[in-house]
Amino acid sequence: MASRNDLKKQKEKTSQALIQAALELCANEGYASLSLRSVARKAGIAPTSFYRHFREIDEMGVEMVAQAKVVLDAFLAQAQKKMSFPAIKNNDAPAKTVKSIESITRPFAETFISVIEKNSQLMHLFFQEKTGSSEALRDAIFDVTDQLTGVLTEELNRLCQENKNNLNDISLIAETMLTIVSACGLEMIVREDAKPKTITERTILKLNLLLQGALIHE
Amino acid sequence: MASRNDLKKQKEKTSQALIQAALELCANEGYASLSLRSVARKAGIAPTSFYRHFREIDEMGVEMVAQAKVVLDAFLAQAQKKMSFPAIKNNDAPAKTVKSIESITRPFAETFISVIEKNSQLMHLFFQEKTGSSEALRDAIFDVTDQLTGVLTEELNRLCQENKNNLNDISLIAETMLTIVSACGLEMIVREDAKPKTITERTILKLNLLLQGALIHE
DNA sequence: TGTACATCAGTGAACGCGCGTTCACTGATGTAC
DNA sequence: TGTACATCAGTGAACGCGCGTTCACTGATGTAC
Repeated sequence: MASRNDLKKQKEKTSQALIQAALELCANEGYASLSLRSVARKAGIAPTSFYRHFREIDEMGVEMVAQAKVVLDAFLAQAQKKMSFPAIKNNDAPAKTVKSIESITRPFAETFISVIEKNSQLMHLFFQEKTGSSEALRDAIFDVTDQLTGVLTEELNRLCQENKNNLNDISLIAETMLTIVSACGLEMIVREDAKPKTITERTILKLNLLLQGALIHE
Repeated sequence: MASRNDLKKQKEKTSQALIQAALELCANEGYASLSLRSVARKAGIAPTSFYRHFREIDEMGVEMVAQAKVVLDAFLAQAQKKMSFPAIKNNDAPAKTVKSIESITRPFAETFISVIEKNSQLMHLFFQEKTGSSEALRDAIFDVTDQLTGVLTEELNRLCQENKNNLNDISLIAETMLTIVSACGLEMIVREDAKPKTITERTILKLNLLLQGALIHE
């Protein structure tokens, strides 16, 4: 017995099929080359039916960004569970300092890379179209990026306070951490010869340098 | 009296007009939305004449990347003239260390931002299409990026040796420096509300953190 | 319970448009003799 | 010097195609009475 709710769910399912079709096309042709007809065709509906779900392609694009936001929020939540920042003393050996810093950077990078691998199409769209040609998408992506940077900044602050470590310019660090991992993530998606393991380790090294540079020795 | 040379120059002029037209269209619509006809129209020639210069759009794209390489090589050459790395002693005050590091990062970032401002369309193309949908362009851009990273790595090595400073992971640093400035550059191009001065200073701070982290105190 | 009406996701025909590509052509210039 | 031929950047007509969008329609389901 179908109800109004069932109908809504059916419509939602078709919308999601459109988005999934769009993601697969994006992976090959890029967002800018999407056409309403190709998306509808891939999703198995008539071109005109597209309008029952979105007024135009960009409206679907913005919805895709919203779904990327969900994935990225989950990424940060998952990373937060694993990150720690053991107390660093002024006379600690460099190796010990690095180890403490890597308690942040390794979970951060590894969680991120794993999220990239599981959601490569969505993440590619997100980080690629940040500077793409659709203003609507750019704006949506910048908003989400700002929020992510904010959350990461808070988390870094919390980690510092927890064990009385000190870092300089925390919001700048958060921004740069995201820049570094997204650059590495994009490289991994786009280069078919990329080895995830190598890229992950190189990413961690880069993040380590950044945090070491920000560490204030009292 | 026209010569064979004059003819070649005339052809070259038209090719450059096509590229210029393509860059202007890219700035609005993005590389993926370029069409042979729109480029020819903007350049003021018949659509069919396009084929006298390039076999397809991507062949022109690759030529555009080659021109970006010229600009970026010039950028590094210019930055090299201005960068220095005064000797850092183990017991130097942090402020003095930062000042020495900033003798690298400030000329580097300021030169880069100035190049971005003067060649925004070419640089946008270069850094945007690094992960774009055309494999030909991606490959060309990755080649150039690798070369740039190599040159910057050598230069950092030279700067270190000059005054007996020590940096860890120099090639990783070179790579990350380029990641950071290109991310900032793209943001500057794409955000109409961006203030070049603010972005430059933030970029320098980010680069400083990175180099501080790589500095080996003996 | 039955009947009349409302809602709404999905459809198929039709439109005008810009696209990439082909083709045979033009006309300016250079080259051979 | 003059003449015949070669080269080649640029042209305009024509093609078939996929595009976004409109429109009136269908048919399944929910709602009112």
